[in-house]
Amino acid sequence: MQLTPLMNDFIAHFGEMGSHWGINRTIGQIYALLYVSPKPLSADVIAKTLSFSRSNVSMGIKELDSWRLLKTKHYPGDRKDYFTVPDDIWLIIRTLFEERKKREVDPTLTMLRSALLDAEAGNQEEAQTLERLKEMHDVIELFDSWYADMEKLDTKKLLRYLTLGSKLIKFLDAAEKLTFKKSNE
Amino acid sequence: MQLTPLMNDFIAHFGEMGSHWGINRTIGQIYALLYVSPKPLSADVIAKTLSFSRSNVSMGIKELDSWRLLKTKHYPGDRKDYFTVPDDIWLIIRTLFEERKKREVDPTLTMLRSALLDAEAGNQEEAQTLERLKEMHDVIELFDSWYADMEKLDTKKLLRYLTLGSKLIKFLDAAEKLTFKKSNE
DNA sequence: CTGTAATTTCAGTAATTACTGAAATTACAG
DNA sequence: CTGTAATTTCAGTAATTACTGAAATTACAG
Repeated sequence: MQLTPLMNDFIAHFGEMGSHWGINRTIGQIYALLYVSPKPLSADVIAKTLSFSRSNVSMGIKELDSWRLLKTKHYPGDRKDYFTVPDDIWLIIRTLFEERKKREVDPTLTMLRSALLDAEAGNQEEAQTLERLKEMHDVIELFDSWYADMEKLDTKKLLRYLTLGSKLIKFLDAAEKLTFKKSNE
Repeated sequence: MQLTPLMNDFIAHFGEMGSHWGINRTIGQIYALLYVSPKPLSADVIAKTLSFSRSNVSMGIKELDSWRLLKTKHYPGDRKDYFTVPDDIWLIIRTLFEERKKREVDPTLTMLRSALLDAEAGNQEEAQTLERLKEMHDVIELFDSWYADMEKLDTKKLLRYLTLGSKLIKFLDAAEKLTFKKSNE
């Protein structure tokens, strides 16, 4: 596939960015390529376009697949696999968040929970440590349940929630004041 | 410093987790140690406790410092630096988010903006690519401005916002329906 | 079923990143 | 100011991760 300079920049940027996330250059670039590509690409074409070895592309695809970020397509009479990205960017975002949560937040929460359960504060020092862990646990749990709440919203509502942002809190404040006033009348 | 088994597990977990984030084992462990330590620790003590070389600790501290996640303390008559973590976990969380945004989101947004600005769609293919980039730009920008909104809230309000979660949307829906009804009376 | 194209695995190697110890620099008690 | 403790830098090396090419496996057109 022939890349335009625009595509090239975009792909390069995601390669760089990949290393900031836990992901490697190859995987970032493959995803960026598939994201801008107007049609599904075979592993061979990906390898040629990005000058990676065929096996490297295979491993990258496997990894992206384990993140559920890829769609596979087949054409009749052609035994190659063709790959795309979901058309709906919101679906991509949702999957990304879900997977990151699963890999990064959940294990930490589990660890904190079992630590808090196991440990009986024997002494002063232990009690202080437990206090710190409890604090972290509670914050993460709060985000976790907020996120579970968000996940339930359909895209339209989620969009509304994000667009309104802190206005919702202001709105609630105003409503509360009103209620307070009324109950004082 | 003598570590209890509880501290040890916690520190080990953050070491492992570090590699999932962009951060290395050393830095994760140093931060976990400082987080649970009841008092500020000198670089020497950190090195001894975690069995890292003194220079490795120095580099780790430098990195954590660039993330603004550390507080430095001095005692009169003692020329050593002592390090802690902010006591308020919400401050830690806020700083973490801010820095991650600065390092990961902002550059992507900048790249997308300039790409969209520069590129005049010459042909059909270019137009399609631009469309995809625009889509991504808009989503990221939405999150970005939502986040800017959240940042303004004090901890108490933020906590309320998170606790209420999607209930705010339900509340708004109800309010809208009410308004609609009223305007139809 | 069979032959072969396509894909994956995996051992070996290249490239990158993490870490150490010695040397240089900084910073502060006296 | 000075001496020295504390910190940082940096070149060298160890450890880890990324990538390749060949071999093995899979999967499907005919």
